[in-house]
Amino acid sequence: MPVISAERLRERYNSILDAASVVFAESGFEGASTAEIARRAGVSEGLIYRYFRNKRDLLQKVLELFSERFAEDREAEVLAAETFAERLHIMISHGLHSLAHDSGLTRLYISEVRASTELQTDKARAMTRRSRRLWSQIFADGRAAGELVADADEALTREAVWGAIEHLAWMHLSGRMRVNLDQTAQSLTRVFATGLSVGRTEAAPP
Amino acid sequence: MPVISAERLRERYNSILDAASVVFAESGFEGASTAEIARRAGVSEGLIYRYFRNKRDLLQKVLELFSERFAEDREAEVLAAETFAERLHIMISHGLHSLAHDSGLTRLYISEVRASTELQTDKARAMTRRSRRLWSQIFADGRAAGELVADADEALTREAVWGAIEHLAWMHLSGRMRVNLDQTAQSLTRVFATGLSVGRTEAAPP
Amino acid sequence: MPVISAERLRERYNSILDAASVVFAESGFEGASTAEIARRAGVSEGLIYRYFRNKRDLLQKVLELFSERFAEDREAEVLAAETFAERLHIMISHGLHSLAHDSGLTRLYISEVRASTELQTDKARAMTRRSRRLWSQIFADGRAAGELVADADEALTREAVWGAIEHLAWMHLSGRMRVNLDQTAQSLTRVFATGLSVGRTEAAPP
Amino acid sequence: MPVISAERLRERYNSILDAASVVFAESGFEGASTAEIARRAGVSEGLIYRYFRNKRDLLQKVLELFSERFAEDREAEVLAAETFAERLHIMISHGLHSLAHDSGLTRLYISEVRASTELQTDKARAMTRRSRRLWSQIFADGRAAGELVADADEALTREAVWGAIEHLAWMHLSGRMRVNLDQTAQSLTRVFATGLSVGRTEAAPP
DNA sequence: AATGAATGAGTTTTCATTCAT
DNA sequence: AATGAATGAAAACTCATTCAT
Repeated sequence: MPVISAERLRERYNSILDAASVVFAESGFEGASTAEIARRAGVSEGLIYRYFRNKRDLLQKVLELFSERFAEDREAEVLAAETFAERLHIMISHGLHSLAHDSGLTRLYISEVRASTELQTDKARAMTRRSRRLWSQIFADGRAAGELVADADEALTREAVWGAIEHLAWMHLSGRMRVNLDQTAQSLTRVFATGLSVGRTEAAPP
Repeated sequence: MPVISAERLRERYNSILDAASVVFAESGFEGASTAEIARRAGVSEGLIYRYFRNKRDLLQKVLELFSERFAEDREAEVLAAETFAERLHIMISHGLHSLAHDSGLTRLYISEVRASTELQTDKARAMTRRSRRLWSQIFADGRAAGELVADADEALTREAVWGAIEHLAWMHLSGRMRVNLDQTAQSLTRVFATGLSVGRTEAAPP
Repeated sequence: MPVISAERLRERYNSILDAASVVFAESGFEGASTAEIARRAGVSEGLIYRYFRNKRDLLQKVLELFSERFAEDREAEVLAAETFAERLHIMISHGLHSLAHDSGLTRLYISEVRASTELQTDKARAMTRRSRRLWSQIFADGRAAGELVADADEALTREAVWGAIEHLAWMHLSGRMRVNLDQTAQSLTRVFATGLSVGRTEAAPP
Repeated sequence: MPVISAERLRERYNSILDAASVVFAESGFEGASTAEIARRAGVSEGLIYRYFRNKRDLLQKVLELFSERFAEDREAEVLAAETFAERLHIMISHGLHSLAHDSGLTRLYISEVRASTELQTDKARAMTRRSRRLWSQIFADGRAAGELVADADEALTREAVWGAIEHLAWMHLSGRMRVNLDQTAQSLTRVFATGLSVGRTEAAPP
């Protein structure tokens, strides 16, 4: 028999999480203070520690949320497309737009997640697994349709594409390069799709 | 009549720089403490401030050294190669090996340099310019030789390649993916080289 | 529902302020350490910074309190007196006693407030203005009553009297001179009152 | 048999003392750094400690020099004057001008000497004694000439005059009051001289 | 005699976390 | 359940002083 309703509990939790998202995005992990997060969430500093183990745990949850939002809906759209190139285009375009959309959290993600392995939570790992499964599907279908060369490397492609997207989004966000997202997605797709489909194909046609 | 020899002075400087490299690499900039750096360098904390203006300056010098080591010698080797694909291969291979070689500093570089623009010193900017010039040369020669499609985008390629390399190196270092560096360099080169050369070519042959 | 009562809050504030008064008085601003102040106040060092913005703010508050105590009640008493000499006597006597009463703070006031202009807060300036207005009143009335010579200089008198008081109080406090405060006030008053009233008078009587 | 000539020794000593004067005057005692003093004196930091026990000793010597310069020559001039009023005028005028002349050291003197008793060196005490003797002479002669009232208090006058001068000089230097030094000296002299001479005189005339 | 590299104690200030209320 | 006052352990940086050269 909880003293406050589950509803209210959820609300509190979310308001802290949201406030933390904003503050972390603005100031980074070290730069953010729990006092500021509490202020923005409209709760006391002490309450944060009833909902989250500590500041680092709060960061983890913020990043998990970010990852989730990132992955959302992508699958259905990807699988609806027919050719390998189209699917790749959706993956790239989606990635670029998602990262570019939430600059603060992308920066946070880049500087914090990469830097430490502690942030690899179960949930984060589950997200990764799901993403990999999607890539596997895309590759399997591509191979079956004869759209890929024999030595197309799934893991390499997956990570290379992600690295390219991430870096380009970062260049865009940091203002160091003017990036037209749609055009960039198209060009990048063309390069990878062509690069992966031209040459010795998987199953030699008779 | 100097109190200690220039030799010994240089030694001290380097021992602090080396210790900082290690500690920064381990804990990141914010996470590293000057006390720890001093301890590892075997000097007093105060001495750090005789050789470096402040902690940030120390970071800067560490990263400059890293960048310098990275850029070293690449040019001559690249320009000695003849085809676009060969040159691209050198760029990629060199990048992968360099980053993979110094795990801690690569992480530091990724999380710190990207995150802030203050670290863009003159020296760093000069390095970037030089690198871009090399890429321009590679593209110009490739175009002249008809090795590139009409719409091959230099900036996009440059950053996409770098992003891919960086991320792959990172996956390798963090142990999250087993990466054979040489093979990866070859595969990645093949994808990009093919992707950039197949399709409408620059100058249509008669 | 406040965590501690307003009473207790006030108490803490005052205990820090009091401790600071003592420590500043003993060692001056630079010589005082926040650690020592915290120790004497029986609180943690961090708590000081919840009640005061920083060390300098603490000094300011200490000096404001001192100034306030100094100015208190003087006006009514002064204006109740009738002759210029009587009023001057009250000003001098009050000043000497006030300064002599709180040795440490007088020293602090002399060495810190005088030395810097940053300590001239709004409150301090208001106090100065009020004091000057009182002097103006005393002079205006004295002139009207024909008690002052034509060239009696208000600003000069005000500052000379203050300088004399301050220095005498200081000699007394530092033990370098044995000063009977009441007798000194009388003598000083006599010198100034006579000096300002004898000679060409303001309005020549018929 | 000294390794360097006494001449050179003296020179070094003075150059350090002069540099310290300037730096202390500019930045106060705590604000001044021995490094800066050494730099300005054109010597190494270590050398300071061969000529002076420590930083505080250096301050002491600087202030002694200041006091000496202050007292210099005054006596002859004072004793050459004939009346009490003239002599008082010289004391006041000399004091005002001297203090106003060297703003930095005056500020240093005010904030440091008053604040601590450690700075009362033998030399400083000797200077005080000499000054007091001069005042005694002035008073004795004034009394003998019937220029002073019976209860004219020597110590009180001496300190009151000094306090007034010091404060006025300070108001002048700090820019908080526009002070015409000559005119101020005259007015102040008139007030004190009149105040001390009018009333019951020492020896009642028949 | 002179140097200046090196020290290390000391400074103010911040802030995640705890716990009495 | 919620508060926010209180803590105390850091942190980066400074500088008078020493001492090997």
